[in-house]
Amino acid sequence: MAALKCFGELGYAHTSMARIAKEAEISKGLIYHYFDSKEALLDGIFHLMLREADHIMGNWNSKTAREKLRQTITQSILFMRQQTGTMRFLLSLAIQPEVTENLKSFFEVEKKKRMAEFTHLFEELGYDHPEVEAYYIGAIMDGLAFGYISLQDDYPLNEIEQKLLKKYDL
Amino acid sequence: MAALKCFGELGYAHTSMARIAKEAEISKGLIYHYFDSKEALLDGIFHLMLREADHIMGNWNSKTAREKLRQTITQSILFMRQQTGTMRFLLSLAIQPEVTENLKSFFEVEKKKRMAEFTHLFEELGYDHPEVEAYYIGAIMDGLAFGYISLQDDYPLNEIEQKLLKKYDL
Amino acid sequence: MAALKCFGELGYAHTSMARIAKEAEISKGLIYHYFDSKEALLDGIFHLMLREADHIMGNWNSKTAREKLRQTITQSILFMRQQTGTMRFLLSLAIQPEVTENLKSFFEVEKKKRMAEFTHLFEELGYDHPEVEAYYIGAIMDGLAFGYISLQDDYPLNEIEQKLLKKYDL
Amino acid sequence: MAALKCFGELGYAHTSMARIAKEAEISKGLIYHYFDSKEALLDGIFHLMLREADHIMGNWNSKTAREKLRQTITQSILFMRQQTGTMRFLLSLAIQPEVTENLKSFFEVEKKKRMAEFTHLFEELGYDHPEVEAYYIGAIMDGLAFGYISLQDDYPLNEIEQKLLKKYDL
DNA sequence: AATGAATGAGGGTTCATTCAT
DNA sequence: CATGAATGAACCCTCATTCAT
Repeated sequence: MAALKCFGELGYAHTSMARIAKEAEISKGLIYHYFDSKEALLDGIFHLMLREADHIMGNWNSKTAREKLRQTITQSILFMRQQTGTMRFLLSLAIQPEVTENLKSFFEVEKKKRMAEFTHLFEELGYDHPEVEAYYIGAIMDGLAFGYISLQDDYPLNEIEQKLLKKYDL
Repeated sequence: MAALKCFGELGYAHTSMARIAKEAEISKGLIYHYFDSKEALLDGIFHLMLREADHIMGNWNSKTAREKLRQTITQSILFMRQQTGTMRFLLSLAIQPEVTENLKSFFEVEKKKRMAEFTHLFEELGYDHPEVEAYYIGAIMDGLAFGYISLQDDYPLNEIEQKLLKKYDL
Repeated sequence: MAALKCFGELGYAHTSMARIAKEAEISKGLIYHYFDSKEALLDGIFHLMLREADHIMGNWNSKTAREKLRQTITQSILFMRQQTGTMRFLLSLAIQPEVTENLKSFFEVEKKKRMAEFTHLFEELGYDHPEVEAYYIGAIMDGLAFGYISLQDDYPLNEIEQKLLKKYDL
Repeated sequence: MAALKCFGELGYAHTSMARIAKEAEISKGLIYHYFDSKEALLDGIFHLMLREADHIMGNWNSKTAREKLRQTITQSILFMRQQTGTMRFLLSLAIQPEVTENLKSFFEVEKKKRMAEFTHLFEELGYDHPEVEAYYIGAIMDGLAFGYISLQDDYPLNEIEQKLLKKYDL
């Protein structure tokens, strides 16, 4: 559903079902054929995005840890650039208190899964405190997304990407 | 106004004026005596918080750049810990597209001011690319706040704080 | 159509066509193949029930007036017991103002027909004011149904049945 | 609230809040100042009517059982005549399955209270089975209301009233 | 004959905002 | 200053009905 666009642009609370229906060029009622409620629609979109995110990260098999780390960083930054709306949507979902409990736990699970992957990578790369390093780079990536969304073209995304790649010797 | 509490706990959209009035133990009408609209109230709270934030950062005069940097980092992390609700509110405001244009530009200005301060500090400390370094540490601090808000007690805030202080040799 | 069950359990207004279709294990569209509208469906069910009611009263030929009266009373009470849902449906239909004009006149006709039968019976039995007696026993039967539906097992249906049979010397 | 009128004329389900607001010449929103929901409004009206009904029955003190019984019968029939809409509303509420559980139990309680009063009267009057007699006359009164509502002017209300008074020797 | 996706009007409810008191 | 009754627009959702398949 491309009604993700609305949530991304206007925020969940400010997006009416009527607006979504109009954007999707269907009737309000039809949305309720596929989703039980506005919340269910949100859930649906969220899971759609999870699948997409997995897909974007591509095939990790038969790659070295360094390659994986590099790919994660560059792909994530590419995603920020190309899907800024989606990114904003994801971040705001993760923060907003008005979000479903259901969704909240999903976020936690996803976040921890991601941290586990990073930890594993840093273990392979021989870091001393792989878990802390994982949360550290996680924070950087989140903060990067956050800053880029806020300032857009004024944000030195390129320079920081280079700095990151250099820091991790990629 | 301690009606910030409501926004922090429930989110802007989910907080009704009636709720705020009840929490503040005044009438709805009185709020409109001081603020023209819900949006104006949001603006008011925001500026209140800016002043508070300035105050928290304390007196910077007669301190070395290292001390200032250290203070910025530790105070910020302390704030995350003690005012998690407020922090969440600030972050969500910064991200949510449903926010006033008025507020949006304020955020930009504040962010850039903060970046300018960091840049100045890193200049004094003799860094090669002080501006990039400023955005870099800015991203880390934002990402830290983001992660801590999401995972709360599961987040290794202490360890990362130590790592940061060590990294900048503070 | 066993979708009468839905009307009886949930009431006409609270029963959606989708619910009926599901209960009948057919599609919504098919209902509209047989009935022009929800209202027409109601009409259909109503007439179905009239035929059933006639059938339940069985063959009246070659019976004495006393036997007919006795049969009417006992069969009616049996019906209340066995088809409580249907009974409730009928009563609520008869009362609810939201019912079709069409149906309303049907009810009147049926009620008067029934009164005429009773009147005839009481004439045969030699009562002084057979018509008043007819409306009188009609009221009792209606009130009985009403009370039984309201209180169910707490209602002394048996005792009143006995009292009725004794009163009319049956 | 004279929005009882709407419920009485159209039925609960067929009466929209907008209709009620229009009838009462207030805004929809205002209704929600006084009642939490449509259901709460129904409850409110119901209790209002209970109080009125008690009031109509008037002062029972210092009257003989015969007088009380006579008053109950005549007053009830007077009420049917004068407040037909309200009476229909009450009856349909008592029957409709879509009515609140809350209200349902209230009905039961009221019904049983009324039965207890009748029982007590018949005890005083020396009847053999006062409780059965109570339910019996209860059924008659209900059935009377039912029939009168259905047929209105075609219903021999007067004649039955006389018959009742004679039967109980009042 | 049979399906169920699609529609759109309308229902109950919330809430920012106003205004008489 | 202060109140809260009153408004009305907008919101989420339901459902009778239609129609392409």
